[in-house]
Amino acid sequence: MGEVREENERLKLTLDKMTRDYSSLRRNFLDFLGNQATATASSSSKMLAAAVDRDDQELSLCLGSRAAAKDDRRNNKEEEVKAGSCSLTLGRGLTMDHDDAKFPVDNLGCFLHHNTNINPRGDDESVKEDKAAAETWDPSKAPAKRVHCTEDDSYPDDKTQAKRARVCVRARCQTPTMNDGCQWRKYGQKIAKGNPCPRAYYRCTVAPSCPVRKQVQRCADDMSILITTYEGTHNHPVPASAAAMVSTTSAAASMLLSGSSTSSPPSQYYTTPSPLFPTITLDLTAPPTTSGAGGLPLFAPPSSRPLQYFPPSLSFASSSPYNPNVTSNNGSNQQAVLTETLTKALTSDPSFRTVIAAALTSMMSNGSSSSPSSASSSYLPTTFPFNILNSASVSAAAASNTTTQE
DNA sequence: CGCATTTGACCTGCGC
DNA sequence: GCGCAGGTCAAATGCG
Repeated sequence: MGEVREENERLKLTLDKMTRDYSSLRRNFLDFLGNQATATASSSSKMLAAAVDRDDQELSLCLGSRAAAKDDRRNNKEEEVKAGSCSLTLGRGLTMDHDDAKFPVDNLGCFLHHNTNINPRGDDESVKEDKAAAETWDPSKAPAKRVHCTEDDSYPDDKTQAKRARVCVRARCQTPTMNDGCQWRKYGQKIAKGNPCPRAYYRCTVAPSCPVRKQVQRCADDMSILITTYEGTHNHPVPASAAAMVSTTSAAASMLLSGSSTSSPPSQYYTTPSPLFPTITLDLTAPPTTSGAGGLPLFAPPSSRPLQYFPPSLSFASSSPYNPNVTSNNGSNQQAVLTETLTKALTSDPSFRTVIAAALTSMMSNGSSSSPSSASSSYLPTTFPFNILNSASVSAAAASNTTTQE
C-alpha cells in the first residue's frame, strides 16, 4: 500500500504538470488562432455566402485561415456531395465531415471547457487559489474574491466572468435530462416563477472541486423542450464523449463574454436582463409547427432510425417564438435579410464564427457517431439546427422549405 | 451500507 | 426595511 501511495503521488504530480503544460499551450494556441481569425474576418464572411449560394447540396464554411486546407479538400467534396455527405472546413483548425442526417438530441449537452480555469500562471499558488475558489464558489461571492486577486488583473476578471457567463441550450428531449457525457449530481429543485415545471439544479461530479453547475427545466410553452443552462468552467479534463459540447458551450461563453466586454456588444447575442449572469442561448429546437423541415428530430435511441430527416440545405429562420421582437420575412426578401444578417454577424465578431463552428462540430460528431454505417444515405444533415437568439435581429432555426433553400 | 435524490430551510440580491 | 424570487444547503429519504 505504501508503494501504491507513492506511485499515486508521482502520477498526480505528473498529471498536474501535464495539465499545466496543456493549459498553457492551449491558451497560446487559441490566442494565435484568434488573431488570425480577426485578420481574416472579412474574407471569411464572403466565402461563407459564396459557398452557401453556390451549392445547396453542400454546406461549406470556410471561416478562418484555412483556405488552403479547404482547397486541398475541394477535390474530394464533389464525391462527398454525390454520396450525400456534408463537408465542413471551419476556422480555428476545425475540419469535419459528416455522413448522416441524424442528430440525437438526447445525446447533446454542453460543458464549459476547462482551459480558462486551469492555472494559467502555472504555479502552485494559483492552483491553491483555484481549488479554494472551486470548493467555496458561489456566484454571488465571486466579486469578493476578485478583490484579493492583484497579481494579474486580467486573469481573475476573466475567470469571474467565465463563471458568471451562462450558456443555455434548448433542445427537444423527452428524457428528464440530456445525456451530455458528464456526470452530474442533483442538489436542488425549485419551482420557478412563471413555469409550473420544477427547475432542477445539478453540479458536476467528475471532479470534486469542479465549479460547473447546470439547471434543467422544461419549457413552459412546450413541455417537449428541455432548457439546460450551464454555468462555470470545468477545472478537469472532460470525458471524450463530452469534449464536443464542451467546445460548443465554451465558444458560446467566450463569444458572450467578449461581446459583453465591449462598449457596443455584437448584435447576435441574446442576453438576459440580469447583468450579473449574461446568457447566450443555443436553440436546438425546430418551430413547433414545422413538420419534417429542418430542426432536430425528437430524441431517438442512437441505434434507431431518425424520426425525421433534414432537407439538404442550410436553413435559418428570421423569427423565433422566444424572440417576439424579430419579424418574419419571406422569399427573396428573407434571403436578403439572411445574407445581410449572416455577413454582419460573421464579420462583427470572430467569436460568432467560433460558436457556429463548435456547434456544428458537436452535432456532426454526434450524428456520425450515432450511426456510422449510414455514410451512403441520400439525405443531408446540413440544416442549422440551432438558434443563436438575438434580441435585435439574428435568430437561426429551421422555419420552412423556402428558408432552407437559402 | 453507501450513494443519490428529495425537499424544506436558509441565504442573498433586488425592487419597492 | 420588507417581501419576493433564485439559488444553495443539508437532513431525511429512497434505492441498489
